[in-house]
Amino acid sequence: MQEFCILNKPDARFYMSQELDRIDAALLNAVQRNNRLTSDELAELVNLSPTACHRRLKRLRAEGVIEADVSIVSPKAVGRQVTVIVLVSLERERADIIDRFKTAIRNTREVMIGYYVTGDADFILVVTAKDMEGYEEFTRRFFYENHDIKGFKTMVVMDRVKASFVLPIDV
Amino acid sequence: MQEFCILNKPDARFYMSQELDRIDAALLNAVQRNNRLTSDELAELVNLSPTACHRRLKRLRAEGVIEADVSIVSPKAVGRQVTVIVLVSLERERADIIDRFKTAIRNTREVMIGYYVTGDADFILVVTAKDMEGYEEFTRRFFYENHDIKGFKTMVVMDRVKASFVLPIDV
DNA sequence: GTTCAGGATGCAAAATTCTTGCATAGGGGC
DNA sequence: GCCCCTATGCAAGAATTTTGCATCCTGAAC
Repeated sequence: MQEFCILNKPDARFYMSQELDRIDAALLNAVQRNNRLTSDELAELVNLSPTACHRRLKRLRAEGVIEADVSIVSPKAVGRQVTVIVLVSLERERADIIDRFKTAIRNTREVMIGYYVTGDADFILVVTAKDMEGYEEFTRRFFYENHDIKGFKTMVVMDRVKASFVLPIDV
Repeated sequence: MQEFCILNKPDARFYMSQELDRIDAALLNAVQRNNRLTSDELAELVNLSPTACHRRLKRLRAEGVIEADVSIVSPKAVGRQVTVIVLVSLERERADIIDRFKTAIRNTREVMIGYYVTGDADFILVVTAKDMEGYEEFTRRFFYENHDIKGFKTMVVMDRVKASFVLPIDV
């Protein structure tokens, strides 16, 4: 475990210093699937009092282990019929260009997910649109008018087989 | 609008038949960012009573517009230091092979997101692992031992620039 | 235009859940 | 062994959710 800390970036150590025990793990596992469970329900799950559960979750939120609490909205239900994956390549891998594109990702509502990656592309985006026309309009605005971008490839999502942020939590 | 419904799958019509108004949209926009807001807070946001807000959210959950309520856990905080994007190509695009792989995606904890797509690959996966060794072990188990898979490409995520399921909701 | 039915709303009360204060127990360090 | 710190449970108070009821508004039918 100590060796593990040495091999990783210093900021990773921040997280590992807050030890999660089995009860934290069970709570996280529960709320990452359903965060509307009451403290009573969680208490039964982990064999603590409701108060202790509440306090642990409070701590986990304060420490940033729980980053957010959100409702997941159905894209189709709000008219976003089209989800696409876009592989983006930049003209040059310069820090200012990369940072500029990161900012563009964060400021663009249609981009739901954006990862900066190694490999075949520089960035991977998950973009939603009303329809393919909407997506085309988006590409014009977001890609063609941005001279930092060398190219991009689109893959249309036909089935959201599994769409969640649920992580395996082992302690 | 009627033409739009004809051009889409029948099940899409289910959603469009439940009209969202501006207040629904504002509520959805608020809870998709923070679903721990109280009815009082939401009421101020949309100028209804707390009870009306509560009832609308109850309706939106019952109708499946809100698909889930979850806590987002920090991958690094729970020891998942590595996130990778994997493009997967299958040997053949036969329905039984595709369905088999979809099931595998759903049954595999390391796979956080899995989309069935057109284009350069058949599936795109977002996979988390403890470290690169963990990912390698996963590839052996999940890809090399699966004869349905022709190949896969890995891209390592260096920065989660934007990781959410927040959608633009326009009414 | 009128009427009626259904749905949405707000208010108030009841029920439930969350939050806080206090006492206690357990574990670790010296 | 002692002391300190942290986590826990219980009980009470505060906050929030849920429910029942009355009212209003809108749309459809005549």
